[in-house]
Amino acid sequence: MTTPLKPVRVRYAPSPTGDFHVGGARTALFNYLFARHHRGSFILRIEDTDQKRYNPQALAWLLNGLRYLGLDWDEGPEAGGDYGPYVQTQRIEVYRRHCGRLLDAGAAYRCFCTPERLEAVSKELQRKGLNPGYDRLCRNLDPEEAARRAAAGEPHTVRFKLPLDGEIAVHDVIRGDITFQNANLQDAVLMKSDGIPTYHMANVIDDHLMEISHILRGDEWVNSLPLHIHLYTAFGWEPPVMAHLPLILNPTGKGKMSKREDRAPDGRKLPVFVRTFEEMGYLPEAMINYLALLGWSYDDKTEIMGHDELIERFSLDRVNASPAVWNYDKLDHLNGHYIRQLPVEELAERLLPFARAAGFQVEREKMLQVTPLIRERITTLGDVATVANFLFMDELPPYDASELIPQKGNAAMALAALQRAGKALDAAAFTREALEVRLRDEANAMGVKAGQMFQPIRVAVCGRKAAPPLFETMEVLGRATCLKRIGQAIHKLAEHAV
RNA sequence: GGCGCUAUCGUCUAAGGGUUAGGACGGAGCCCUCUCAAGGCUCAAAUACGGGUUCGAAUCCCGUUAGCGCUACCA
Repeated sequence: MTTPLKPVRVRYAPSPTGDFHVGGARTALFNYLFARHHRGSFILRIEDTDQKRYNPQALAWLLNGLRYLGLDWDEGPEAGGDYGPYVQTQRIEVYRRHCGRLLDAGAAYRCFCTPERLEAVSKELQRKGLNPGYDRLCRNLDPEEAARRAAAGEPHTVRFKLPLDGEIAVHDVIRGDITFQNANLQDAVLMKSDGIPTYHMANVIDDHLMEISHILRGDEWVNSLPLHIHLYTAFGWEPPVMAHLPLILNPTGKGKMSKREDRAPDGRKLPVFVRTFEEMGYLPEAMINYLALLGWSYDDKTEIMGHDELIERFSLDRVNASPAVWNYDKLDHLNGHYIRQLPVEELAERLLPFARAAGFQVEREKMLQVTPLIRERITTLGDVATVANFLFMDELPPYDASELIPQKGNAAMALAALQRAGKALDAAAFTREALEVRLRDEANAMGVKAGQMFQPIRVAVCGRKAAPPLFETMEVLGRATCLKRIGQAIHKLAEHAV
């Protein structure tokens, strides 16, 4: 267990290029849990230095996603903080100043190579069977001459002057020591020709200036580690503690969890964006529980953990190094679990907007009655639209008359059952208990098993074979609706027989 | 190709030298039961391969293989 001496300050630093992805959510969650566990700060920083891929909707998607998941940030957009601004395009001057320091110290150099030349060089190197990359042509330019050309307005980038030999050992709390040969490193671009820094430089400068104590980020960054460490060194800074989180892999192709939404072979939607999960009716408690289990575990059996328990129990030394494959079934299981755990009143409240979004005009009172019937039968809140539709509609969707006939029965039997039920319903008190007693009696009188008799009634009333318990359902539907639907079923059956 | 990371049931994982290799999802079966669920019980299912080190290896070391990641004036 590492108990850091410095105050814990961690950040989630996404690039606003697209929708908020579950991989990003997992990274954000681990940072959040780590910060809260150590009573530190969770900072949100927007790394928008890529103007080409910038998406104006991305920030809203991100912020909404974080709020939905319950991951509140202490500093960042809309929260403020003493280390702002927290949006990198508002910090350009800071980067230019620091870049100047590197230039002055001879740790960086101006590069006047055109993109065309860069591409040609890389191709040529590749053709020779060498590593593609930059040939460091401008590295040996006279700095004063280069400065003059730059002052004259000649387009250029600023590149980092990396050591040409030797090796660098870096430490990662999850992976241990990793050594890289400096000869394999590239003189990375720090400042683009438009005067905007690249990720590498902006990221390092901000993490230092914002006094970030631990960097928890995705595994795709390990190869940037030596570059970043060299940068910290060049600035004379102490790097934060590094932790590279295991990647989340696609359930199918085993690649990095796709940025695009996919469909399963059966056509089922396979969401990858936080927003989609929210829209489908996944509970935030299920999402964070599931996400926490992707690359981290508490012990050999505990899996169900709420927000506070996760904070209490989270620790970096129980984070895995190996990648994790996304499992929709397990998420569904957890979501079902959390749905069933909700008190009926609260579940009803959460269900309401989903039913209405599906086009059903449902009153709160009605939803309160329906909720206990579907609680065990939905895995997402959105399922209310399909599982409870017949409880909200006036007219049943069309179904096949053959559905009314039980396996071991025939049309005549089904018809008789429905006719008896119709009469019985007229007489009986309309409570679940009374209905059950009355209809069981009818089954007896008919000389058929209760289940045999119930199926035609169920299909008549619900429009399908798989449905919530019959008597509760009838009670919620009410006498008039039940009688009407049974009448319609009798007609259907009569036509079917003809 | 180069570099890096990773390797326990199909999947998520536990076991940081000595366990009948444990749990969860999914699967199968049984129970409950008016259907469907939910729930309960049971079963099948794993240490990638080869070498070391050790009395003893899933665990430590080396190699092989495989998978993934990175290889941009993207992050």
